[in-house]
Amino acid sequence: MTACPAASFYSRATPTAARELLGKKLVRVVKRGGRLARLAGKIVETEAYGSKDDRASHAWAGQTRRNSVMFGDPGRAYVYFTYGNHFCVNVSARPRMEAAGAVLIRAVEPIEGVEIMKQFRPVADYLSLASGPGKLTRALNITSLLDGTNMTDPESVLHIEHGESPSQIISTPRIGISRATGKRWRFLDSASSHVSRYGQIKVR
DNA sequence: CGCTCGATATTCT
DNA sequence: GAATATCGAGCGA
Repeated sequence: MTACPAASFYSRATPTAARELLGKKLVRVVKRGGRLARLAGKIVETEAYGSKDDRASHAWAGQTRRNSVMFGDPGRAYVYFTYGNHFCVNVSARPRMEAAGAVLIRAVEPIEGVEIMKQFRPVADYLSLASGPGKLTRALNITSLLDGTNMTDPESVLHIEHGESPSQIISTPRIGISRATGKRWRFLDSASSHVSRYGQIKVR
């Protein structure tokens, strides 16, 4: 078993990939004072996005410059800028080449390099360090420069490594969207502090 | 606590 | 011009 799930892992229906990504590690390698440092977090919350079947997906209306990674090789980073303030990071995934899609990584629990993450995103409480899609990209210094990065390659400065799957998974409707709200394509590790801390899952 | 609102790039209508 | 896969500050209870 290699360090990273291979492209075949992402060549599946996006809700399946989203579910399976829980418990895996999101790894970011940064330069700090001339040295390489590893930042890593356990993925505890994801959302699946499809293609023409999914009105809420960026891929729904077809390919644009922004979403082109969703139409390319599975297992690549799709990073986009939203609300004029935040980046969000996804992994491209889809069951067939003619489809498109991605899995949004919504929250991670810091595992390695916590002190460096705090430099990127100063916050007192480590639980809130990366407990949201905009928060984790800041804590891990993920920007659109990393759009298209191969997440299946352990040499990439941004990649995903194997981890232990959670024993229990919760699914809910997706957050922050107004279309296709009926799909329960948001997945959470029910054991994560992120979930237990907020008790009831708030759904908009 | 919970609610409202500003920030403000990119895409869509 | 409007909406958006968000966050945190500010306010009132």
